[in-house]
Amino acid sequence: MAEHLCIAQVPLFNHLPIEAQQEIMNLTHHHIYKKNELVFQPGDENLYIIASGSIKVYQLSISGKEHLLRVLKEGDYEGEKQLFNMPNDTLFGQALEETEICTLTQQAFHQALLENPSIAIKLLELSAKRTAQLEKQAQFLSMERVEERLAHYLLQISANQSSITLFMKMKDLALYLGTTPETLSRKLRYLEDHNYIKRTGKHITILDPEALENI
DNA sequence: CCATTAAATAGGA
DNA sequence: TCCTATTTAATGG
Repeated sequence: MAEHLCIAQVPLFNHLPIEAQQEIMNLTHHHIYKKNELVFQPGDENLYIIASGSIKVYQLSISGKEHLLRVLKEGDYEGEKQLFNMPNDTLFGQALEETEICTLTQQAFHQALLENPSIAIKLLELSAKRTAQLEKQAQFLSMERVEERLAHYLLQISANQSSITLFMKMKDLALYLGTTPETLSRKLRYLEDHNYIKRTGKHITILDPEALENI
């Protein structure tokens, strides 16, 4: 039952014929993680697929600070790079809530990929998205001031809509933007005080995109 | 300008 | 209500 969700639900596999999905399903293991539990850490080399819930993927800086790379939700996965002999020696995955994870060993995934080349196309597509997202983040982090990072982040996720909802916890968004929750809170208030945005909890209305752009 | 620390307040189970 | 998350305030690099 639960295994069914692992494959049928995820973009990486759900375009395959039922028989192929069935076969991959048989190679899958699954496990439910409680909130805050570590799903994987450096040295773990499987493919992890989120069947339900969400996890955050981060690495630690030399000084021990957490650097959040992305939040994975239902249908997302992590660990595909191990397929190409790139070991995971920096990434941690931690459940943000009760989360069901399906795992495929490196060998199992390799096998599935060889038998179903169309997975490769999906993999490429999804990898491209991930790369683009990381490039955006790199761009934020290259900005000197936090309010600048925040302003551009808001503009990016707004995609020209005026109304947006932050999907990360404030603490995680702070780590994503390379700052602390305290500074993030202050900067949000700064933007609000200047009438660039209006905020109600995690819901934000962009009042002056022009001004945000120019920060 | 921003991180850190400490304390107050809001929010969720 | 208890525990956690977020915000506010004060201080120092």
